[in-house]
Amino acid sequence: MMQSRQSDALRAAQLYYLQDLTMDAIARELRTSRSTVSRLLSAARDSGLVQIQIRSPLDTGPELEGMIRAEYKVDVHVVPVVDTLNEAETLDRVAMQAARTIGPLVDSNAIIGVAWGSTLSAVSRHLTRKITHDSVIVQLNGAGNMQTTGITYASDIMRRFGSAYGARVEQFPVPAFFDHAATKKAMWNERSVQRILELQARMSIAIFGVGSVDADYPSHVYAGGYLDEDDLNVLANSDVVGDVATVFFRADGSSDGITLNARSTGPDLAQLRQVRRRICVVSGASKINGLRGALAAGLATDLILDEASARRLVRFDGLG
Amino acid sequence: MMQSRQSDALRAAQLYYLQDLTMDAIARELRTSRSTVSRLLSAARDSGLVQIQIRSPLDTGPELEGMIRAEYKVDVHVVPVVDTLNEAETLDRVAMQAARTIGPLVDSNAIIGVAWGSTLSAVSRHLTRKITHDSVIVQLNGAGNMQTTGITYASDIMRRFGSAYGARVEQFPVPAFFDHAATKKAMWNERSVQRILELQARMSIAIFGVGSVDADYPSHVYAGGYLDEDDLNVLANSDVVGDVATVFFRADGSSDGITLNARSTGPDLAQLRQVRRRICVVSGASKINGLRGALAAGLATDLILDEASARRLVRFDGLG
DNA sequence: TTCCCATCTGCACGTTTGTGCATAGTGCTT
DNA sequence: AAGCACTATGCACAAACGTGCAGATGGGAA
Repeated sequence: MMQSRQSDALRAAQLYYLQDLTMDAIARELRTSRSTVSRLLSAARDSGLVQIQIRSPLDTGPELEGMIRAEYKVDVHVVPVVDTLNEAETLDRVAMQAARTIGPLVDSNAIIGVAWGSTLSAVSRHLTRKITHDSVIVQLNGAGNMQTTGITYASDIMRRFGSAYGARVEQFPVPAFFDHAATKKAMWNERSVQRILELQARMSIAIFGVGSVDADYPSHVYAGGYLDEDDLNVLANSDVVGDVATVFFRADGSSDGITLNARSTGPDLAQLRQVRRRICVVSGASKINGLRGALAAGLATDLILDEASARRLVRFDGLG
Repeated sequence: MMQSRQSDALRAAQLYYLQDLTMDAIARELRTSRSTVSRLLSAARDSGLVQIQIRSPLDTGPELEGMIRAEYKVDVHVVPVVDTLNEAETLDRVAMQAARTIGPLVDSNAIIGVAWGSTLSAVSRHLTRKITHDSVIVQLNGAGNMQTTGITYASDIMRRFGSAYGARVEQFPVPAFFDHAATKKAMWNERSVQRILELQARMSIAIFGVGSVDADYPSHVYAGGYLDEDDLNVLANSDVVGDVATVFFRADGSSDGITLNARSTGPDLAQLRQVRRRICVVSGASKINGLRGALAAGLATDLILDEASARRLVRFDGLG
């Protein structure tokens, strides 16, 4: 009997979305009450049975998207926001739309790399369910730091992704940054770590935000006790503009010779670029410099960002 | 300024479907009235900007779909209908759901073969718009007969497909059946005809119904004056069970030695089977024998049919 | 300029939909 | 068999939505 609920939901969804019946009519057809139908439909929606997708007409699309798409060769989704919204509300909206945009891209047998940070945390809260088979969520970079193991925060994000897509979750239990490059080297030879690295090498989708060194509200990485005073000084005095998954880069997208990267735990940029679908989510105009670097480095195939950032991205285009 | 309507619609759609705002809130954001937003959204829906799709969970799906899928190796969509509906209402529902199921499958650069008949006519009336580039709609078989040229009826169907998908329409201006096989042979060497045949050979999608010889309400082909008395007698006394696009076949799916086929204008079965996606739409339980033959012949990759027919299809499975 | 036609807009109303709450059902434990 | 915890259901109300209509708006043609 419990079984029939799922199939009722399917039936209701067909009648409602594909045949334009009213809930009332559907209720009579299923011999139940209208309110039950309402609930069946919302269950159908957030169990991923019903997929709603918006395909912006690539040609006639809003000029903003067109310009960014042309300039950086990424598939861009600009999230409309009003400027009365504060930082947190904007993030929430971007995250919601990002989550729903990602949904349709996820498929069975996918290996999905997920970074962590405030952006990804927000996205993870808005994921819509979609049942897949044999998918894996793999953590892109370590989360431990000097104060905590960072486990709960990062693993909450991972867990949400896992349960939304019915996927196995593979955590990456190392610190965000090693204190000594040698330790990283040693760990990278451990078989437990190699298992994760191999998964990462086979990723079909990667999802990440960007950190920007000069952001008004600095990213977790710069503020959360992951780096010590010396490291921060080195960063401030170099020409590094931002990071993706703890790996730093300059405005022109280059990353060679940045010593800190020898201690960070995310996939190096060349490896990241191998991933077929690389989704970058950005909210907040102060991340603009980091974002420019990431785009210059060709790290993203898909970019989801708020309207204000999109404007800044095209406006001051030449400058740093 | 006219331009802004399209982009308002996109924006409204994002806010409504991806961010769950109410129309009221969207109206304030766009500085317009709620009713305008309601209209923008419905414009967005039926211009194909918003795509709603239902993915039945292949495993846990209703047993009926599962059984058919397993038995005939087709991707099946059972359209739920109540048994109080009459033939015409059922057709309408099946057609609406078929139209919306087809939508997401159509892509740019597609060559779409379309048959004609009461089923396809109904489907064509319910198509939802979707803008594609360089797609072509090509007519699968001729439509002329003894009384009329059949042009308007068939071409209305074609035109609707064309305008729904923004595609070029290629008609096939020959009779449904030639009187003499020799005439067909001659025509098939004409360059104007060969142009169509070449398009058909490159189809990426074919959409058709089935005719069933013993249907209660006979298909157009059997009733519309396309065949003469003698032809119908021959059919009745042979073991032919039905046709797809004027090409006849037997219950086991074979079609060799059916002389009428030398005079019919649709693609032969072997050629049809080359098409990547072959969508068969069936409404009305009396077409069941024709449908069995078509499935036995492996003509469809996707089957959309009403629930009652689906039941009959699995129930009496062994019999003819 | 003036007029006209076609389209867009907001209002008001009726319809459709979401949801808190009390109740009924279901399965599991003791 | 009774009790319990949990979930599903229907009702009633409030919120959200669609649409006919009348007035506004805009872009030609005379």
